[in-house]
Amino acid sequence: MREELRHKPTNSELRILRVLWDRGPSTVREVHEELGKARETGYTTVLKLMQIMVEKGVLERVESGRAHVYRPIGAEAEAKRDLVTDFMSRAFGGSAAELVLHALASKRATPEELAKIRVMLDKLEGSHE
Amino acid sequence: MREELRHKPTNSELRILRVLWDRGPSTVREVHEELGKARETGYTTVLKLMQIMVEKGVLERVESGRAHVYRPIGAEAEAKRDLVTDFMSRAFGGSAAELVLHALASKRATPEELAKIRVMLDKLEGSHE
DNA sequence: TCGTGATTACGAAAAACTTCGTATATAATC
DNA sequence: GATTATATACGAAGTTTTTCGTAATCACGA
Repeated sequence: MREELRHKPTNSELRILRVLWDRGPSTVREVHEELGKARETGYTTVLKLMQIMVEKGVLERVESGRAHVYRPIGAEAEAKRDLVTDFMSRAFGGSAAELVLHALASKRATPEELAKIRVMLDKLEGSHE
Repeated sequence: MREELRHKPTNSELRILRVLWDRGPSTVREVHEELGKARETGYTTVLKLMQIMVEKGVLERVESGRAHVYRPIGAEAEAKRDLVTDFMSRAFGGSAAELVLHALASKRATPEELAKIRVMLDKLEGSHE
């Protein structure tokens, strides 16, 4: 039973986390480049954010050659679970069904996605009997 | 095909919206009382937020007797859909399946909830063939 | 009418988050 | 070893969000 107080990432932090989750451990320059595709941000802005995230214990940093390499400390799945828990509670009073309802309404989910979701459901319902 | 720029509520605004969605049109005092159950907030803080929300076009206000009555301008379902769309894109790159995966992992959904979700799925898959 | 309690109006401070300029350090190249 | 390119460190300003104190307003009962 886990108990630690976990950090809730801000929007900017989440952007950075997603890059690190996708690319694996990366330098500031790499993250900056990746972010630049979607959004103009100064290099030192990204650097500063990542430094703050280290202070907060969200990222850890390894000195590797001249540039530092950063990576998330916690597990991706757990962080995402926390994000959903928080969002589900803030927007839907904690109702998973309502969240899923609006998720399916919000985006024309592809048949493949629907199939995946059905598989998950089957597993969960199986474990309930 | 709708086109308007919609407002993305801040955390505080969302708290207030949820009270109005649950209770229907309410006065500041009523909202303040309701919020107080979960979280200590000054009365004028809530008032100010609701006034700002009126300025932004999120709420409308009807003068009814000495206290004003407020209510959300947009439809609840649409606002929630927007919230999910935004969250899904920020946290999961827009993948509904991933969102649902973590939603089901994040909370032991009850069999009733799972059943509801399955019904939704059936409807959506039906509409795809 | 006066006072009292409840409400709204307004302004501004406080807090949280984001951005970036400038200084400094380091290493590779010439 | 000087120059240049690339990084990090640090501080501070800018922006958005949240909070609340104080004043003005209004209705009602004494």
